[in-house]
Amino acid sequence: MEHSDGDLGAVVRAGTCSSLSSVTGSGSGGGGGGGGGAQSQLLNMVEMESHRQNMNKRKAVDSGFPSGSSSPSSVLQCNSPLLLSDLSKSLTGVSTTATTTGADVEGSLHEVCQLGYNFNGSAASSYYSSLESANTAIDSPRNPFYAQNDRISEALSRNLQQRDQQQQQQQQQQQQHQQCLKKTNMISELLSSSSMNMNLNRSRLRPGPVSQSLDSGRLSQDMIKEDFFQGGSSSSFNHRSSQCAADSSSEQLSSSHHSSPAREDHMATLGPVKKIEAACNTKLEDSLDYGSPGSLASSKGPKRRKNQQKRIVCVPVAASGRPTSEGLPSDLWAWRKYGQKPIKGSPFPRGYYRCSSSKGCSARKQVERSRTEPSMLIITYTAEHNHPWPSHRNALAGSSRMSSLDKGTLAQETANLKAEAGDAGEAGVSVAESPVNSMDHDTDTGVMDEPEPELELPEAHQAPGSPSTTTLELDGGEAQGADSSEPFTSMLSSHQHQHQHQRGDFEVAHHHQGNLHLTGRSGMSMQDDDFFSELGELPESLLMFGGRTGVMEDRSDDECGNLGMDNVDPYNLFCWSSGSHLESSSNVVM
DNA sequence: CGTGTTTGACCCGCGC
DNA sequence: GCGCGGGTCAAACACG
Ligand SMILES: [Zn+2]
Repeated sequence: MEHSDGDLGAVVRAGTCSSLSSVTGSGSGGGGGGGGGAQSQLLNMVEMESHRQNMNKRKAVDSGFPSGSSSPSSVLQCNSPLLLSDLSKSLTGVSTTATTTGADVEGSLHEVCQLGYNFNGSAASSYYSSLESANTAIDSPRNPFYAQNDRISEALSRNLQQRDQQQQQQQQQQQQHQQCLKKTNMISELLSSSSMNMNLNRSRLRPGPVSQSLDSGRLSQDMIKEDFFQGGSSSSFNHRSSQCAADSSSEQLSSSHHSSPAREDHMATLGPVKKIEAACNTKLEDSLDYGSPGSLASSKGPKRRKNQQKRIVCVPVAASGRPTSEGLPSDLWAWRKYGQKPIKGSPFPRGYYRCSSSKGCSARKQVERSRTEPSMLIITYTAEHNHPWPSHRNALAGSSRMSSLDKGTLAQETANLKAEAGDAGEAGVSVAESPVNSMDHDTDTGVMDEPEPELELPEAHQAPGSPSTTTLELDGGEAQGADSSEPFTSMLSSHQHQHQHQRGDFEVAHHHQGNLHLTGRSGMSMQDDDFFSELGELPESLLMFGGRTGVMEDRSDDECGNLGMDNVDPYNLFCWSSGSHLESSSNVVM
């Protein structure tokens, strides 16, 4: 009865903003994945060449003998059947083994001669003479033939070696590609969460001390970018995580509030697998299971349902007064809503989304408001994408629910996608190394709302204009999660000087996208405005957490639960297996 | 027409 | 076995 995900034809595109009730993430895209085509082609060529040379070799052997009876086998056939069979066999061996090396031919021939000498019969001499003639017949073309044969053998061995090497390389690259897919997925989510975090950061920024926060934010952004593009140590992706029981339900949430400007870069640099891969944590590779397309639907395992690997993320909901706003970016993935259900114990319904980028993709997510923090969205990701990024965004259709802004962004993005389409798989290296360029033409879709299970959200939660208590500090939380094995601060210091450079790039890059209007941040520079404008969210518009107002306390994030940490890996993308963020991490996915 | 959302029905796992 | 709750399906609908 159940059917696979394949039946869904939906594809998404960029940010869909939906009405009150629903929201969809956007998919941004980048390059489709194809890899390996060139390689297989090359391999085929090699194989064909080998084959061709083999054929030539055989030809040379066959033609090496003078036509007619001069052929060894034909000569021998005229005589003793007994010995002949042996001789014939040996000679046949000669001709066949000749395809390998001239030396073999010679050896086989010598064998034949020995047989002839040992034959005690009246026909011995004739046999011998016949063998001699055969031998001479073979000898005559011998030099050129052997020489050629040697060359061929050499070439063949080389080809074989090359083929082996290429096969190995191909395997490696396939593995890398797989890993790249994983990382890409993670990156996209991380980046999207980062954008959301940027919004949060904006919300708490204020003249004066603000700049510091901003800087720290930038630094961390740069760090991520750097790590991605320069293959930072895996440890750099360890994140501070915090467990928090935001709800009475004891859900473990991971907060995200880290921003990264590199999202577009990543989109554009899907190809450079190695770079991204290098930056990934091995832990992740071990724990993540990507190649499980359809693990959910196709293998409708009843058991699967509960054992599904999940990742829970807590993000703030944007926008008071405009539920639909283009405030928070969701993932870069395209999600299609397939269901919504009221959840017992929660006034808010839960929305169910599935990936619409790929028919075979089993990635899903559930979005619901936190019971205790209506301004927070709890997003639960299930299964992983089995594809890179949406290779193309079909259709703006159904975009009716998008805001006009998003639509515009989308169109632009689509165009950009076309531009960079195709080479995502391979040629991306240069792009990766020059983030600025890629940013230049890549308009981020980033601004879309997280699907927001509608309704019932009491207006009380929305406090337009009031200071947000959300304190998502990038550097926040000294001593937070137990798993902050690698000190964020150390990372900072080690990369600091580089950040300065990239920071500049980042800012410049974002000027191109700053079509969103920003409001009142007196202390900020134009650059800062543009910087944040990408996110399109106003600080003032953020919802209040728990209805608190007017408390600009950084520490409040601690109170908010998991809000204040996890700077580097807000979505816990790099520590999938870490129990801290998993509700049911019974690694399933098969 | 293609795409996405809405929504009631259905399926499944689990606890009793 | 039954009921509950959560997750999914799929028809109907909306939209450009
Ligand atoms: Zn997907």
